[in-house]
Amino acid sequence: MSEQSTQGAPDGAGDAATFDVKAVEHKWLPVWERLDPFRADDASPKERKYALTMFPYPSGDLHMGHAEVLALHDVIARYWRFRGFEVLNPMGWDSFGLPAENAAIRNDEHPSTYTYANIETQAASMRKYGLAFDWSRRLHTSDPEYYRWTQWLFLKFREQGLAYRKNSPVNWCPQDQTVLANEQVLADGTCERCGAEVTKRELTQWYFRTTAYAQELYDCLDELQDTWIGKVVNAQRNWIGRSEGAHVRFRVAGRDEPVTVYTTRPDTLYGATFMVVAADAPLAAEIVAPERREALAAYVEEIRKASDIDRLATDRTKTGVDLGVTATNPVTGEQVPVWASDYVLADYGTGAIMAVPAHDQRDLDFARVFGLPVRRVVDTGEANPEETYEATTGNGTYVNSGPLDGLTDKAQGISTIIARLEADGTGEGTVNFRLRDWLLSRQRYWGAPIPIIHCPVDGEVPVPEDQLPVELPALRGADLKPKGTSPLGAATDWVEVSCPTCGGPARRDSDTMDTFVDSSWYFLRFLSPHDDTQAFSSELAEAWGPIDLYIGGDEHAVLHLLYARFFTKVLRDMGLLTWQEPFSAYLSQGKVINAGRKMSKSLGNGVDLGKQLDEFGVDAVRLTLVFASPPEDNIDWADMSPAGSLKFLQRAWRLSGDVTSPAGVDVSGGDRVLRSVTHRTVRDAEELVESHRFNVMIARTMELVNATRKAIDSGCGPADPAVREAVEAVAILLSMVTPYVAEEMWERLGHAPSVAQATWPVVDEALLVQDSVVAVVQIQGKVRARLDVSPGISATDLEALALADAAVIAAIDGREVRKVVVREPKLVNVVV
RNA sequence: GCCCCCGUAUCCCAAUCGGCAGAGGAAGCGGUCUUAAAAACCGCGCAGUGUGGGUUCGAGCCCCACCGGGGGCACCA
Repeated sequence: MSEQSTQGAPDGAGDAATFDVKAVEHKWLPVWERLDPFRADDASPKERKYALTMFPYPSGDLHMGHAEVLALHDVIARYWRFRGFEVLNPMGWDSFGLPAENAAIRNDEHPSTYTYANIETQAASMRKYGLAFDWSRRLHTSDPEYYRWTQWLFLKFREQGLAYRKNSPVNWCPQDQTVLANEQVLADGTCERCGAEVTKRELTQWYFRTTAYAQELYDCLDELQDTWIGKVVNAQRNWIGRSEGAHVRFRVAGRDEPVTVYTTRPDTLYGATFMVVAADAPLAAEIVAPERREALAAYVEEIRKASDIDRLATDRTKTGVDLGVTATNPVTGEQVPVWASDYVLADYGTGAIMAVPAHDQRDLDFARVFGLPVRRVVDTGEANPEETYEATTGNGTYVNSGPLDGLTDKAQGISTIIARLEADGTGEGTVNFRLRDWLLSRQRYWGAPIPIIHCPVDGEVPVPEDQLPVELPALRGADLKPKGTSPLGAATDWVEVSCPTCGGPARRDSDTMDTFVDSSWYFLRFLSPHDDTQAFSSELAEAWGPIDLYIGGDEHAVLHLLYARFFTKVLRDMGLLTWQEPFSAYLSQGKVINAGRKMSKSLGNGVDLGKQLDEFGVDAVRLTLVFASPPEDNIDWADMSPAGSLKFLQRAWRLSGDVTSPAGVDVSGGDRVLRSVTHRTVRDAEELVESHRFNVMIARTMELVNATRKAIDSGCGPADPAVREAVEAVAILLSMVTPYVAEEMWERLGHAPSVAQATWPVVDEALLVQDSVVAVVQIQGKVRARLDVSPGISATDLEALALADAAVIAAIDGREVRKVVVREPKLVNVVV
């Protein structure tokens, strides 16, 4: 399109038919920078809104996905400003992370070279993209001024007992040579970042105690149900995995402490014919009979070798080993054998289960392999599991179950048994979660160092706060090569320090923090990004927060969004925040795909944002992305028409040259029909933006453009003040999506820049009232007549009018009228 | 296996409370302009809402079952 635009028109006006996309972009950027209309005033007396979109990782330049989320986000930020709010709308970079480190190794340089070069590239692209950010609040998580406070927060969490170290089997990515959090391992057992098959290693690592907040993180999802997109709430529910059940204690011969199992079916306790403990849990080694110790060790060795992929195959034959001890079923008093197997997970529940083979398929499969007894205690009317090898899990009549015999209600069975266990002191009802603690250490360089010093005398010693930040040592290139331990460990001068407590020789913790730690609190740092006295201001958080609308991608449905929620709750309990939740509303944007497939280098179907911008201009690309579909749907670029968007923008722009009435003209006497359309459009736009239906808002704006065109060419004519009113409304509505064209229109309409500072049109309710409306008359639900009636018509008048209509009488055709449903003023339905 | 979401015209998508299935766009077709084409402008709506039941005066919308697509969880006891 650019080759068709008029060259040599530096004012951006072009000829009479089209405006010059490129010239307009060059013309307005410096003006906007001078006016800087989007700076947020902390002292403003206005009501406030905090608009936030997920800050990017600086990998190369912006791509189509960024372009979409930024365009969507800009609509709401600009809208709130128009509606009189003081808007906080900051942007920054999530700039620690692996790609920079890998690039540094490749190019023998420091990760900051890649990182900060990309940040500048992206910042320049965002500038050109015309976004309503307050750039004075820009931050980068890799700046020492930022990660100083990330480290400070880590120390505070540790003081609360919410950051701790433990030895445990952890997820290990052999490609990235670092451990991963549970959330970073995909369902198929591969690394979320690089796709390599994740293995297990036994390591001592730092964790955040997210499980301490599992219940609250789960419960608060109810409050987010209506303002967060449903699938994300659902994903978090599934991830936290709340379940209700009971702890039941089994006495084990020769051991003082009973073994506690977790079960969701305590009502089947009478059918528990054996027990299984996780083979790799310490408990197994503890209770195993001496003569079975070797067998257990061999089994554990065997399962260690199996990959997660193998372990996840659910149709695999069960394996296990008899521990040679028995446990006492607390209700039957029976002695049942105790086995160890890898089908019981060490880190879920108590790492031990009671096996009820008749009513649990996994237990039944195990019982079959090892010839263990099956006892049915719920008769569901289905065939006996002992014969069919199909466990029955439904409701039924309890049998062989002592006090439960004859009961038919599962809930009652469960509560009866729990009451009995509690009375006996052998168990109690409990709630269990699937959520694990958050593994936060990483054996990589480009992250915030963990501010702990390990002293042979004093143990873990926190770095004194006045010594923060613990800055990264200057390593580059080959020094950073992953070797399974942190590259920081090899920086001798950096690692070897004296203990802050005793002064003796000690070593710094050489791991860095997961970059999700950095992004778990950045929305708080935006409140005062240059404050060097505190991480964030509680007063400003109170004034601005929580975030009114957060927009981002589904890939963070359980990662970042869950971690940020956890941080918020911890900070609240520390008295630093009053927020219950960080994000009052959350909207996820779909992906931009191409020709039905995800864009990727290997498919060669990538769409380059820069090329699209060059060809169609910023406005047309933004318009295309916002107009394409509801925000959360995927956009297939192959189905889109940026050329069509540009065509529309030219049409809209042309209107601004046709207006002949002067700026500030009294519009009250203008053409009523057009004025009604304008005011109706503005009112609809308000509702549509507030409900995030931006695509429909644009459709309405297109309608207004069409109506205005018609009014100029074959209606009231260009001089009518209603035309000016309509075109000004178009400019203001469009400025939320296509700021360059809107600014150009605003100037041509005789106004000083910027349109962003224009006053939102005040809707005249009187113009929304229509003189007459069309009422439809249905016979048996089929439309038979249309009547022009007053909007205020009464039900009786409308019914009388309808029944007197000739077409209606003909349609009734003499049949008996049994009922007339009237919904004035729009509808009458006659039942015959 | 369990839990969510979505199926409307050739395509992308609209349709506040259950009330005329079509707002907007793309593509297509016809026309004006043009030597011609493109652009621009004007005009044209073709499906009865995935399928089958049900509720209702009336269902795209509510209920049930199924089919198709997408997502989350999953040896989680």
